[in-house]
Amino acid sequence: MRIGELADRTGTPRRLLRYYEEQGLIVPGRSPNGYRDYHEGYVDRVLQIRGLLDSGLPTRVIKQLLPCLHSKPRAIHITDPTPETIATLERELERISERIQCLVRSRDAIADYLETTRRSQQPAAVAAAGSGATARYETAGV
Amino acid sequence: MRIGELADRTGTPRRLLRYYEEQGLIVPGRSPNGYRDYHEGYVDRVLQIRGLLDSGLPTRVIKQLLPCLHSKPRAIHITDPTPETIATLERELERISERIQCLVRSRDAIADYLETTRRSQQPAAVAAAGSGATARYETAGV
DNA sequence: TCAAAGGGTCACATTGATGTGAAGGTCAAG
DNA sequence: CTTGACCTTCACATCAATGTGACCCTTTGA
Repeated sequence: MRIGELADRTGTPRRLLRYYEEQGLIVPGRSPNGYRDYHEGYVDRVLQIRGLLDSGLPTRVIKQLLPCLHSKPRAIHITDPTPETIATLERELERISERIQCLVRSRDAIADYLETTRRSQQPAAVAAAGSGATARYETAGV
Repeated sequence: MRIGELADRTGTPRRLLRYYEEQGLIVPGRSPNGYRDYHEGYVDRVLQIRGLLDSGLPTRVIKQLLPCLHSKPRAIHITDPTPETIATLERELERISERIQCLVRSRDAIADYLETTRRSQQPAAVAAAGSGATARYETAGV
């Protein structure tokens, strides 16, 4: 597919798709006429990149993580990682875990807050008007 | 305490403490001489702010979340939130949950990758040299 | 009393992720 | 053959979070 379709399907401006490529996060092929050519897998890939970017990881780090994030088949890892790569991954694993903890704490605090607020509100009105705006957060599924 | 001590205790440059104040995230008192005066609670507060910033939340959003993140005592919430505030919080709750999911997926993928790599490595050498660099990640505690 | 350490404001620089527009090539449809 | 939609590169602009330095004041200790 060409850049426009990928942009539509991922909700990502073309500009950014080119930027991600410039940063080495994606490496599309080229049609004879010079147009970028993306295969199907880039949809998920781009969504994952955006998710990580939103979560505060810089492109530089995401680039290092990407090889791990695509060993879908438990196959042999093509590029056998160097010890430095492994060390980097371990550091990032730790940092990501910290971020998760921080976000989880905040999520739970917000959820508690909303829950408490909701309780202390007049329950009748809530029952009448609230069912459409009910927050759904699971403490379980993480 | 003054800004220098807070900076030391949180590992945060003074410049940024002033910046967070400028953004309304913290509101220190002032000594008679004009120096900023922080109470003990700001240590945790600043750490939390930094954690959220690292996790990709902009100061604008953090500012809105802070009221929830400090209802330590299940007390009455001083400023009873407006419906708009609640709606904002619910949206943010959702976005934070998405980030968590994204990070958790990545964390697990990296952990798997490391685990697999470690297994496929010559186990003898690993047993000999690896015990000091063992990655510790818990899928449980989240 | 003087120096050093720390505090204050102001302001400009930088970096990473983006927005936006100019100038031009490709291609399908009318 | 022309128009419009899509693509290309290049380049400058923006925004938030930071770095950094200038310049001056306050406190403390030798």
